[in-house]
Amino acid sequence: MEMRKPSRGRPRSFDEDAVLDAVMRAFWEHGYEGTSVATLEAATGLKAPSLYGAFGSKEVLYQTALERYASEHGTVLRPDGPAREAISEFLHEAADRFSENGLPPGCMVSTAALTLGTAQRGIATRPARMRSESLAGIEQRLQTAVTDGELPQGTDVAALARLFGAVIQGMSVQAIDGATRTDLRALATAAMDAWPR
Amino acid sequence: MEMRKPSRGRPRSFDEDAVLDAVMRAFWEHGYEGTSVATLEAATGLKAPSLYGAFGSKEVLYQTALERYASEHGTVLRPDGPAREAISEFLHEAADRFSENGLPPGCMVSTAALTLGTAQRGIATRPARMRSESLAGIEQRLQTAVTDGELPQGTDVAALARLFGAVIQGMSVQAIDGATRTDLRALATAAMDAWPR
DNA sequence: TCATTTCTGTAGTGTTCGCTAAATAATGTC
DNA sequence: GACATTATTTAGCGAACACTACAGAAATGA
Repeated sequence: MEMRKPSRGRPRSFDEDAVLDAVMRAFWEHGYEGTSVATLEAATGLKAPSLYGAFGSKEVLYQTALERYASEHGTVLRPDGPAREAISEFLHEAADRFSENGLPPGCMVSTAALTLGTAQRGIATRPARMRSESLAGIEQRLQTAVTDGELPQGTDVAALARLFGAVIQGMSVQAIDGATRTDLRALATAAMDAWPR
Repeated sequence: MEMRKPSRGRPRSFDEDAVLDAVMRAFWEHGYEGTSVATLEAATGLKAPSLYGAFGSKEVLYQTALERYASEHGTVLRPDGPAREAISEFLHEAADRFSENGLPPGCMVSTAALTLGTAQRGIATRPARMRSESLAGIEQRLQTAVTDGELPQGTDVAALARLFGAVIQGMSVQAIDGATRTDLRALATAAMDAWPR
């Protein structure tokens, strides 16, 4: 992270962190194309020049908000303990987060930038990479479980990882469609029945 | 369906069905907000007044294209035979369709209009209803399977239906991210292991 | 005090958005 | 051929888009 050393000049009249949080929620709920700069002005209480002075452009504002989402609202796979419990916790925690009160429903990464105009195609690469890395993380965890003997040899870990990733992505869609926390947790529980025996 | 009885006046210079197909593909790939009328002009070869004369507005054009997608590219649950086979075929057919060559990847309904600006929120109601009806269809099929004794009493059919719906929705996301047909079919196969025993 | 630096608000920039009025072209009917 | 009807083309509408030049405001350093 780069340090800012203003000390001179007029100080910021806003808390950059709080502003970024409001921006994140706006993009989370309405997506990149669905969020206009006017929307961001309304959400933050700032005028466009302040936003641009602090962040640069709508695109870097989006990417910054996306990183903030990942670090503050992302669900991570616990690296220790049995893989089965880790995956189960992972799914159930996602169910909780996707239906958390006071936040937009669903996952900002799972359903980010799936359909964009050709002019903004570059926006989608970072969210797509995040999804890809999430999938890779799950697969690696499962592969370790095979190595450790927790999962049988010959388990199709790539397919299983894709399945749990798809469950996350589908839960995000259903959360947006109004599924409750109870609905999503039951979904997660049902998904765990796909664990190999 | 209303009948058109032109017979007078200048005839259409285009095949309405082919134009609607091009429109559907554009919306399918780029979504509602990502597809501008200029995009539709380029995709169809028509000028805006012809599009508006034939269909009315961008919004009804989208809804019409969505209905066309559902009827021509939608996957339906086979109503006869064992529920388990029906669901398995359903998932595998979706895997095939979402990765079909010559068509946009993913499902136009699963990932439609998840994030929109507040001004266009009305666009999302029809796709959301389609997803809801799809979920209800799966659940009813599973409920019948319980009644018939194919599934054990006490099966959480709602959760199981949500799970298979989530698998579809997740496959759509992963297809957009570049998953191959083989990837998706393996995912579908892994999902079927969640079938109660 | 005064100059310098930085931020904020006003008021735009040019571009693209969805959409359409008006003129022209192509058909059927008389 | 004249006329009514419908389709296409040209040209452009007002609004919203992302973004910014500029002037004034608020801080520090000399």
